[in-house]
Amino acid sequence: MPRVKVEEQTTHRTMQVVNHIRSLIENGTLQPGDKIPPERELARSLKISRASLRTGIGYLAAMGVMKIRHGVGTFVADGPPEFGKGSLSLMSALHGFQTWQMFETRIILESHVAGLAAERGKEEHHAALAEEVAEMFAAFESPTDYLIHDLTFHRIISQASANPILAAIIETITSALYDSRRKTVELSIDLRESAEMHRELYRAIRARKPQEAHNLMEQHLRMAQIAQGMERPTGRKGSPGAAKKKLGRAVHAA
Amino acid sequence: MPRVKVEEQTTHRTMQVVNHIRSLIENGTLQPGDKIPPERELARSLKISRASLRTGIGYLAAMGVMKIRHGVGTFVADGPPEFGKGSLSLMSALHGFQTWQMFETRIILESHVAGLAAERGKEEHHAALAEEVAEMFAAFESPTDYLIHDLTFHRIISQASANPILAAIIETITSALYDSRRKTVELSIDLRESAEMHRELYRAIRARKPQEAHNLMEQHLRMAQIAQGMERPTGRKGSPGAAKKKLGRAVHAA
DNA sequence: GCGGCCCTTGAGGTCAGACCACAAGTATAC
DNA sequence: GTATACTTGTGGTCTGACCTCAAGGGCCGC
Repeated sequence: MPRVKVEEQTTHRTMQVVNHIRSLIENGTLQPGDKIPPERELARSLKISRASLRTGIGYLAAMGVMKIRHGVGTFVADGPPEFGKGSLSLMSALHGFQTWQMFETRIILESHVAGLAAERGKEEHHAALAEEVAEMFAAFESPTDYLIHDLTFHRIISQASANPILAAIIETITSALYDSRRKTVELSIDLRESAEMHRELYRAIRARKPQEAHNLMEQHLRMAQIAQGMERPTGRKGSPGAAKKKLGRAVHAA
Repeated sequence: MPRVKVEEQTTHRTMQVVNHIRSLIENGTLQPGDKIPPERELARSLKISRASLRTGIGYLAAMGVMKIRHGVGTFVADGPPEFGKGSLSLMSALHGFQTWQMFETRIILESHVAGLAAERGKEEHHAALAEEVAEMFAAFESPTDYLIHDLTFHRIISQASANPILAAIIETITSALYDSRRKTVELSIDLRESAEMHRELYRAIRARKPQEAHNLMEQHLRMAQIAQGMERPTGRKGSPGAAKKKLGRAVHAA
C-alpha cells in the first residue's frame, strides 16, 4: 500500500546542493570570490552526507562556477566569466570539433564585439586600450610580455562591448585555442606590424566607427588564422600549410 | 610497512577518470550513445574507489559529455552538442547576464550561421529545410507543433553551416532563452507571417545568397526580439515594454 | 493461452566514519 | 633572525553497507 509521502525531495541531492548555492548567489549572499563554509559544516547544515555535498560542489566546479583549492577552501569563481574549462577540449574529442571551426567562431564573435565596443565603449575602456597599445609598443623585446598585453587588449574590447555573454564565449574559445597552439608553435611574429594593427583598431573604437572596427578586427584575425595555417580546408586536397609558406613569415599574433 | 611508490598519479583521481574517458573517446572506443561499464566494475578496473570514480563521472556529466540514468547506466551523450545545461542559468545569476544579452548573442550567431549555411549547405539540408517549411505551413492550427518545426528549421541551418561549435553555442543559448521565456509568455504569434519569413530565408539559402540569408535571419530575430520586449535597454528610462505595445501585436516566434 | 502483478537483478544514489594530503600559520630550535 | 617542525583547518580518498530506481522474467489468476 502506497504510504503518503508528505515531504518530497523531488531532486537528487546533487541538485539540492546546486540549487542551494544558486539561491545564495541570486540573493547576493554569495559574491564572486567569496569562500563557502567547509564541507563538513555545510554538509551538516544541509543535512546531507559530505559525499553528496561533494558531488554537488564538483558539479558546480565543472561548470566553472566554483573554484576548489585543496587545503584552503572552496570559493565562488571570480575571474572573467568562462564556460567550463576542459569542456571545449572534451567536446572536440566527442563531436570532432576542428581547430579551424574554433577560429572561425572566434573571428565572427570578436569582429562583432569590436563593432559593439566602438558603439558602446566608455572613456575608461578607451584609456585602458590606449594603455595596452602603448605597452605593446614597449614590449618588442619580450614576446612573452607582448602576448600578455595582446590578450589584455582583446579582453578589454570584450568588456567594452557590454555583453558579458559574448565575452565569456570568446574567453572560452580563446583559451582552448591557446592551449592547442602552444603545444605546437612557438611565437615568431612581427610584433611591430601587429602592434600597429592594434593601434588602428583602438583608434577606430575610440572614434566610434563600428563598421571600421569590425573590419579591422576581422582582417586582423583572418591574417592570424592564415599565419597559423588554420583556414578551413577546401574540397581540393592542397598540401597542408601551403598558404602559410606563401606568406613567407607568420605575421600576426591574435 | 611503507610500500615503495613506484608509479605516481600526479593528477587527482577526478582528472584521472576524466582523462581515461577522454582517451577512450579520442581513440574511438567510446562513441556517442555508448554505455560505459557499471561503476563498481569500472572503479575496480581503474583501481580507484567508487566514490572517486563517481566524482569524475559527475564532472563529465556536468559538462554534458555523459548522461547518467539512475537504475539503467551511464552513457556518452548523443544529442546535439551543447554546453553544460544549467550552466548558463548559473552564470546568469553569478555574473548578471541579461536576457537581452543572450538575445543579442543569438542574433549575431544565427545571422552568421545563416550566411554560412547559404555558402556551404548541401542538397540534403535544402531538402530538410523545405520539409520543415512545409510542415510549418501545415501546422497553423497547432502552435505547439509549429514551434517544433520552427526549432528544427533553425537547427538544420546550424548544421548546414558546417561549424558544430557555432551550432553548439546557439543550441545552448536558445535553450536557456527558451527556459526563461516559457515561464512568462504563452505564444501568441502570427504563424502565417512567421512561416513566410522562414520560407524566404530558406529560398535565400538554397539560392546560395549568403548576404541575403544573413540579413533575413537578422531581421527575423530582431523582430522576434522586439516582439518579446527583449531589446537592450537604452540609457533613458522608457516604460518597459513600450516598444512592444507600439507594434500592436507580437509578430514573430524565433 | 494471455495479461497483470511481484520478485529478482543490476545499476546508480546515499550514507557514515576513518584516514590521507595539502597549505598556512605558529611555535620552537638553532 | 631565520629556518625547521608542529598544529590546525580544509579538501581528497577509501571502505563497505544500505537505499532507490528501472527492467525483465516468472508466477498467478483469469
